[in-house]
Amino acid sequence: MKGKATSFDIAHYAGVSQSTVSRALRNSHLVNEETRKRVFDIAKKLNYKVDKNASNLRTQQSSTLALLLFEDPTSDESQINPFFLAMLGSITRACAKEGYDLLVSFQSASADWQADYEDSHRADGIILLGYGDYIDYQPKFNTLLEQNTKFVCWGATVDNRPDLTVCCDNYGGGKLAAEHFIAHSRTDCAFIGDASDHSPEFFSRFQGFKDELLANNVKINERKMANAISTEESGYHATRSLIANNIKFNALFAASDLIAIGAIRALKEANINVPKDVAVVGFDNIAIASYVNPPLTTIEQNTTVAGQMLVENLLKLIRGEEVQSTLLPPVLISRKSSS
Amino acid sequence: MKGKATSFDIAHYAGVSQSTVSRALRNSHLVNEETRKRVFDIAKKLNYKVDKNASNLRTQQSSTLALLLFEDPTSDESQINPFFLAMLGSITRACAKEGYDLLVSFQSASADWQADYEDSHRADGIILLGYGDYIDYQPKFNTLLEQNTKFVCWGATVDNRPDLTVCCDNYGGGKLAAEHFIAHSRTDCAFIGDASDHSPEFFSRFQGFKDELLANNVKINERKMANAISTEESGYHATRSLIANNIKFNALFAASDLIAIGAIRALKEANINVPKDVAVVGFDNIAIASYVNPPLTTIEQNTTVAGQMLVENLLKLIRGEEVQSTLLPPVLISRKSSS
DNA sequence: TGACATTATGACACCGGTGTCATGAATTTA
DNA sequence: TAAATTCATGACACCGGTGTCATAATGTCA
Repeated sequence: MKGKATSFDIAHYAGVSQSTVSRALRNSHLVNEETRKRVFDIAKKLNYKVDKNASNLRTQQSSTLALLLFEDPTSDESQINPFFLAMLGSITRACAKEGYDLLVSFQSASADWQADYEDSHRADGIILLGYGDYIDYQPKFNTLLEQNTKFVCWGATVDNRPDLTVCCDNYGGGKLAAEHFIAHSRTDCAFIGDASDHSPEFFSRFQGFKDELLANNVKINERKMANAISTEESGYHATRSLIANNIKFNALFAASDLIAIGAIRALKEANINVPKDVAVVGFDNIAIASYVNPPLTTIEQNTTVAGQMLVENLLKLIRGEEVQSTLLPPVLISRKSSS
Repeated sequence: MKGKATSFDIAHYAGVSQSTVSRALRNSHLVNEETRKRVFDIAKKLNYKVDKNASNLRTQQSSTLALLLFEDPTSDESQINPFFLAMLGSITRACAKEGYDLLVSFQSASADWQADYEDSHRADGIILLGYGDYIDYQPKFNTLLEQNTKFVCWGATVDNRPDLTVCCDNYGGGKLAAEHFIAHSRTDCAFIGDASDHSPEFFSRFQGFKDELLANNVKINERKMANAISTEESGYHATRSLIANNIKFNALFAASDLIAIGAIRALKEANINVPKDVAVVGFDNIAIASYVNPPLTTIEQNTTVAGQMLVENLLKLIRGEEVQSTLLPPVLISRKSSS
């Protein structure tokens, strides 16, 4: 047999029409049990597989989701934030469980990205996954909404459509970090991340942190804050600049684990002991966190659940069902870096 | 406009036939420049995107590659080996660069997996990525070969088809580790991994290690070897069992970084100092390696190049071009764990 | 000016399935 | 026994593009 077998080949061998083959293979009740069996056997023997292109074309759906991963444009090209990799893993699994395939694509956040997987019928819906600078995306979101493209996103909020967002309760996570410091009597706090609203996730984490401190009559000094994007390098340099300016603190909340790891490196270099002199808490609980020295206390985002929720919500949107806005509860994982 | 625009819609607005639209959009030289421009403008205005299903169906190709990731069935469900995640990242990038989409799918290595992406015309070719137990795959490989499915794989060798494999020079990598120990006068060596031929990559690493030691008149004692799969847990337990049996050594070569990290944990627990009492060398150079305590000396596999080679070779196969077997050179990254 | 090449376009079959409608046989009901 | 119902199947249009062939208009050359 040259080329791949088609349903016509099966029809020929089974002595029935192609229509019947198609029905039989999809277990239609309109097909005689005996015929069905015969068709299945032949299909197996010919190693027949339904042509997805033909099938999708006719049914106008694809059983495929697309994942667009936005990277911090400034981060090292060859490295991907491990948090996203973990998300990617859980999203892949969730898709598989639901019988959907997953198309993965990396996009530079700054580039003129186009989510045309759905337009070109490659995918039934899109998952947007990114960390920073979502603020620039709103026009894109509007385009997607106008075209009635089904999508969900991680972290970013879409104007008037909270249901399209799945994210960790960043505000609550920030509060957890503050509570933790208060409980350990570390009230001279520094924050490294981005407290502007360019990065809504980091912003919320800072807000929660600040508010919980205030609720305990602790005020965070603006001079003890430094900007950083979510890389080890960035965390390192931000912390160094604090140290260089002779800023003192005994607790440091980093907006992400990578930042925290960079911060610890800077502190060590300056002979500042962690946790004795400075307690450090990160955010994400990436795999590395438990292996660094000292092991990093952090606010966990459950990537397994997050991936599932993204997929589940997207499928609901595709099916036209109602979706609730989804906030995942953060959990503090206490390790050596803060006690 | 309800629903998505088709080429007929454009044809209608442009006052030409659908054939001409199709040609214009694909920049056929058979179309008048003015017509082409008009068609493009209208397409843009209608946010038209070629329906990939229709296009793929007609042309019988998909501009898509599929990646099958095989996990060690025994490893923790929620965690993916960071080395594979890094590979996934680089493969994604390489695909994007070549204008191909990437379908990602996780498979349990033990399961009765079927690489039917290609059969169902979802993908033009398949990349197989796994770590262990490839030995069971040979029958599957044969099936793929029989069906003339285009595929390449990482690490595993396919009988009589060396061109289908891309992998690191594991044997050479093993030699590097041995050289390193010899140079530091650590000749009482242990090995943790799988020295059987079930795991061809680990096996080669061990062979290179052993041979280079022999070339320096050092013999490795079989009692100083323990089996482990590529997880931290497994490395930890294997090392513990060596220690429990009171086996002494001053150098340890682990078949992967995760194993090495587990080994270091076990050594620390037993109050054995790394690197003073035991020098440790791993394999892979995963991101975590530089953050553990002490930072891990390891044999780097360049995942960026590896991903590119896998994609490039697969595309060559698809285009019917000749492909050479590809061995990537390993590099020793020296850190604190071994000096 | 007639023969021929070039250019731009339309008509139409085709890719391989899915869904609808028509049809004939077997079975049940009146 | 005729009419109604159920069951199993075939014929056929259709999804939205692509590629081939035919055709008409224009330009070129002897």
